[in-house]
Amino acid sequence: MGKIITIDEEEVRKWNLRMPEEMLTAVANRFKLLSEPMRLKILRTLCENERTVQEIVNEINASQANVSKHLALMHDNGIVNRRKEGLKCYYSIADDSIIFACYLISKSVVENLQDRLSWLQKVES
Amino acid sequence: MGKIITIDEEEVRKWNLRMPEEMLTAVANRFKLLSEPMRLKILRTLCENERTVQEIVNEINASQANVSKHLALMHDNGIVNRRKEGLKCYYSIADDSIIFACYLISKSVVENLQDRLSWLQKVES
DNA sequence: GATTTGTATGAATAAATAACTATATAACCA
DNA sequence: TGGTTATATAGTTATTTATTCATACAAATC
Repeated sequence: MGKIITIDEEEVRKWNLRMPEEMLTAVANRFKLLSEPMRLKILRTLCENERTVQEIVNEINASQANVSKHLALMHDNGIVNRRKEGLKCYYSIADDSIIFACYLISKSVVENLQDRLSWLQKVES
Repeated sequence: MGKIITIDEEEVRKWNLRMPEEMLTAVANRFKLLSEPMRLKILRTLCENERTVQEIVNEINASQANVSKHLALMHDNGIVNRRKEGLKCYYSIADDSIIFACYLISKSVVENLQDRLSWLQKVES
């Protein structure tokens, strides 16, 4: 049973307008974490289930050092959890809001593309 | 009357897992736009209403050149609209999903802080 | 203890970019 | 035409950071 989140446009507008300076930089930092394709790739693998570093490395075709660094960064910023079990280290998503944000943004990217496409088709016909 | 958006967790998970490579980089680029405090500051002023460049400059205490560049970048990427009227140039938010994303992320940042605070209080007592 | 395996980290490099200064463009007005 | 105002844009600098290579650490196994 998936949790369902509802967002009210009015509330959003008011909330954003009142956002203090320090909060803005904190939010910007969060977005910066999500602004790297490699990190999104990593997070995508974690969407399904927790993963070890090696599993991620195998799935996304990147170097172990790089994946490890990205994971460390995300862990330091509290968006992934770390669980050690012997030699292996399992990472998982700690903050679902990040997944929602990815969803929202990707939806809007798709819409944007569709708009441009339909505009193109109008022009061509 | 504010539009209300609903998000189903299951759908989000599936959507993200299926996201193709190019979409990931597109989404990352969007997030990069939101990863600069100055741009969030600018977007916050636009939350209320459309604004001219000068109005924004006055509100957020930044140089005209810098604000103009940020606006140009955001316009090129389709997240703000531009409307010229004589000498003045009015900008407005073109993509509401960005505002929603800011809201989601800032909420989670607050929660995160609250968690750490309550943890601190437990440790101290 | 030595070796192997999984993960983290330090140093170096290359690329991206935010901000600044100065200047250009473009619309309006006298 | 000349001048003023609003905005945009080059060129430059300084900073950040993703990646790679090499190595360190740490837990398990022999």
